[in-house]
Amino acid sequence: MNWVTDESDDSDVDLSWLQNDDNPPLPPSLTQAPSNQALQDGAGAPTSSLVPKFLDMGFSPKMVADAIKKNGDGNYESILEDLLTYKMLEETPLANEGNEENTPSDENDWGDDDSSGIDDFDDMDFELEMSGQASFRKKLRTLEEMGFSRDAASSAIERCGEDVPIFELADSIYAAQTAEKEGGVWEYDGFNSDKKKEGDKYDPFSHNNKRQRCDGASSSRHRNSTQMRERLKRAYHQPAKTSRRCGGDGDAVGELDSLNLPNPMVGFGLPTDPGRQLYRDIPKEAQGPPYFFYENVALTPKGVWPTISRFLYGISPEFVDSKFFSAACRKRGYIHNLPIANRFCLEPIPRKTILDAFPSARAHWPTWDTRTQFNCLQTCIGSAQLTERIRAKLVASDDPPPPDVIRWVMYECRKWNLIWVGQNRVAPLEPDEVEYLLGFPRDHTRGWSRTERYKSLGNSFQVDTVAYQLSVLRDLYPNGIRVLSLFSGIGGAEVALHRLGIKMTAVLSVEISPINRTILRSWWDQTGQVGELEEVDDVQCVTDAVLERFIARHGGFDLVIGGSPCNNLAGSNRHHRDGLSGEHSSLFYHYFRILDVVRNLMARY
DNA sequence: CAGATTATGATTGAAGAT
DNA sequence: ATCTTCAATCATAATCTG
Repeated sequence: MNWVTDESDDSDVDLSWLQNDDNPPLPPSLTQAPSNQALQDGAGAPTSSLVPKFLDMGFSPKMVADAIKKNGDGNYESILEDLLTYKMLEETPLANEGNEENTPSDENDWGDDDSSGIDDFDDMDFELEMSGQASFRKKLRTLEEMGFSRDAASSAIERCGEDVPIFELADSIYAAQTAEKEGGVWEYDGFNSDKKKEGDKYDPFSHNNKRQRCDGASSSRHRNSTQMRERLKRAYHQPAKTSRRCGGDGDAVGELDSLNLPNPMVGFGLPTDPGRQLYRDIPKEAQGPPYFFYENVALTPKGVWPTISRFLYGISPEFVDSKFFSAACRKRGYIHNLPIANRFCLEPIPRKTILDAFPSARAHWPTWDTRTQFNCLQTCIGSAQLTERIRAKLVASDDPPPPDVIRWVMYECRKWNLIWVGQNRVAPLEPDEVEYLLGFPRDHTRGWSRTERYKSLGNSFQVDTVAYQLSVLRDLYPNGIRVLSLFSGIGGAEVALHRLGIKMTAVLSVEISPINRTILRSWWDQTGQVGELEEVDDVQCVTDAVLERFIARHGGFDLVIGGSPCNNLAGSNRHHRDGLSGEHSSLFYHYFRILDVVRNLMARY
């Protein structure tokens, strides 16, 4: 891919909005000290009417609402625990006002003990809530959790508005911070600014007038020398306004604005493709080792992949549909810094059509079902009631059913990935069939409930697809690799590496689901892995200290791999397809954060 | 065994690509 | 227009608890 530093283009690209301002004064409400008195007692209280009880205990309304929202309103103990935690945080004095960096030795840069904590300003909370501005505070808190100073966060929110997604607020702060040191910006011609579309609520270029501080290098340097600044500087690449070059002024924004998925979706090329791409340019600062590999769904809301790319050193995603590696489609984007020459496939090569993979279905397959491959394997399956409705309808129809019946049956079959299992009978794929299609060993998830297996499998990698991209590691690390596996799930990355014949000398695996951790641990033990598998339950617990300890023990990481939650990105989500700022998908930020810490620590070695 | 908790199955559109 | 999509929610069944 083409990378161009934006130097000759300064006159054409307005960078003024990138400049940092002079730490605008905080709104008075933000500077108030906490006024609540602590509340320590309360164990053993009943579970009914929780809200007034907690209010009586002295917790702020917002605090209580947050805790109940987080824990569900029946879980008294958890709510109380959170409330006490909030309260404790509230009483911790701010350690580094005016300097949002935590020291490298800080036990937890990002976790709950960050002193810029949760509810330092109850009065403001209440006031904002009453005035319908609770979102301001929520965003402020999130940004603080991401490590920004309160004033940087609040000024960003003021700048961009409260309705702006959290990642764009973060972008805005990054931009300001980046501009303090860097005059130029990266230009990446695969994406163009996803923020410029007319009608977007957020337009960073509209803030020029508020952010004019273009007095050269001497402005606002006093907060540059922190480690966090260094990270942020490298993390952020603002796409340039390439449209300006296309004649006129912005007339070409429309088509340049959207990200076009490759068709066919073959990434840098399939193993059988003689014309596949063998080399690409990786920004120097992103080159491995350590190598990294990030995965998520390809079909996200607009702007998500450009944002992910910006955070991951501006590397463009490799979009691959697993239908070229399996009998089921799976459109995914991968951002990695791996070499792409001399890739190879796992053996045996999976069967790529439904009937090749499941020959027994042929006897019952109607001629009018023209499917050759399954659609994306998801976390839920079709209901038995549906299959019965289909059967009843077909029984009541002629042999070649009328077109409208065919149309309906095919719609449901495609939607739920149904397979023919008898005369007029369809059924969802069995869990072990899903295991096969995804490249996992048979019975990999066996022993757990059907629902859990579908869920875990549906959230997983397609092993052959990922293995193809990881295969270059085999020759790079003949003696084995040390892996940081984030959002491990049931261990798709580990299975892929194992099947590639790459020895894992040490793995630090982060996975929130205890079932998935058990599945991975079980596989690890049963496949006779010689390396050490260390499991952590929450990415938020992966602190600098945890990473330093692992690196000191094992010498470092060779690969950081993971796919962050897609819940808020996936098209199937009816309720909360909120993009990267969503509750789960925002954990992507931890991938970026952890990767960056690892790269910094490794650079010292 | 009653109440509480957990597990399972059925139902619920829209965004974005083609 | 037509098609696809690593899902969340709720009611109910199943299981647990004391």
